[in-house]
Amino acid sequence: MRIGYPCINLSLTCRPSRTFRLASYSEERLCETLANNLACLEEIIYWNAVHDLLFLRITSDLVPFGSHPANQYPWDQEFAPDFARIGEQIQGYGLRISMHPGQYTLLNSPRSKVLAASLADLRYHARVLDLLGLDQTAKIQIHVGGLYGDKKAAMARFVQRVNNLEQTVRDRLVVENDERFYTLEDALSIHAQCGIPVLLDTFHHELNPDGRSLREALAAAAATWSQKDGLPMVDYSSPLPKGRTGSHAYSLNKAHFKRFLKESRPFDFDLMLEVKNKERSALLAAKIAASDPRFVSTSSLIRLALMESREKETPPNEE
DNA sequence: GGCAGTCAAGTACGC
DNA sequence: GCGTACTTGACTGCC
Repeated sequence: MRIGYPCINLSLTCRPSRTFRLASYSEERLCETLANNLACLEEIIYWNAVHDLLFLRITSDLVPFGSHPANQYPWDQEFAPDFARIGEQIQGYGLRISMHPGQYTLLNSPRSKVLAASLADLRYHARVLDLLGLDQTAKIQIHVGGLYGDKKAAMARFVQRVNNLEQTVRDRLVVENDERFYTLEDALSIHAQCGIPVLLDTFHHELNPDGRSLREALAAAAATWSQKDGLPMVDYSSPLPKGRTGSHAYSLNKAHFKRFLKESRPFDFDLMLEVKNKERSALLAAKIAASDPRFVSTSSLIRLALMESREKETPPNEE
């Protein structure tokens, strides 16, 4: 179990998601912003490795207008060495990476323009992960999308479009249950039809349940991940004391998190904490999880890597 | 420097 | 048919 947080590190002064208005777009501005965003991502990765937070969601805003037609600059070629260097660090430290396109990326939209923009956005996300040199365990998580007045048809459209995706994108795609329209059961049904793994969001599962207990939900979602997909990913958020449904809590609720750790045994997964104060709660969660045998810290990963390399060097015992 | 309006983008829902 | 929530921070123009 690696623990992580999404996109931004509030303890650092830099941001990896700086952007600008379309009206002020220029290639110069793009290059300058992207260079700064990449430098900040590098800082975050180092910070995470030092602090035992080995799961990171990379912001979709890393490349300003990354999938927008306005951006015709070959950023993927020009910045390829920077991406490659950062990717080596990610792998060296043993970090797991995910990305999560936003609410406007809708693979099941009946509108061709929306679909085209969504496909471009998924390709952009996959391009980032490819440039980082990450394998198929680095995932892009999306929701099913809208209902469009006919849920069955909307789900069928999602499946059909996943099946039509090029392999490089499809290999990275995972589907997540949402808090309003599509339950875990719906996501599992999609998995059965097109094979992409299911990412369980425990908070959404509480708000939009399908009758499964947490353990049953973890078991069902975990069964959709193959070895090449890596350990299942799970999104977790503490509930709001008296808040609006769906929005994330400001900070980690210790008692709730301890209960979650206990109830989620023996399942192992990489855990994304969707909490507004980001790495501060993730640090607290890592501290709480430190005594859990599933928890993976930087040092133990390095130990594991050393043991593996030693095993390769040492001839196997003769039997 | 601080504030408020606005931002590339979609969908659902209440009125 | 329109405004707003979702979720969200931060860019930008104005004072």
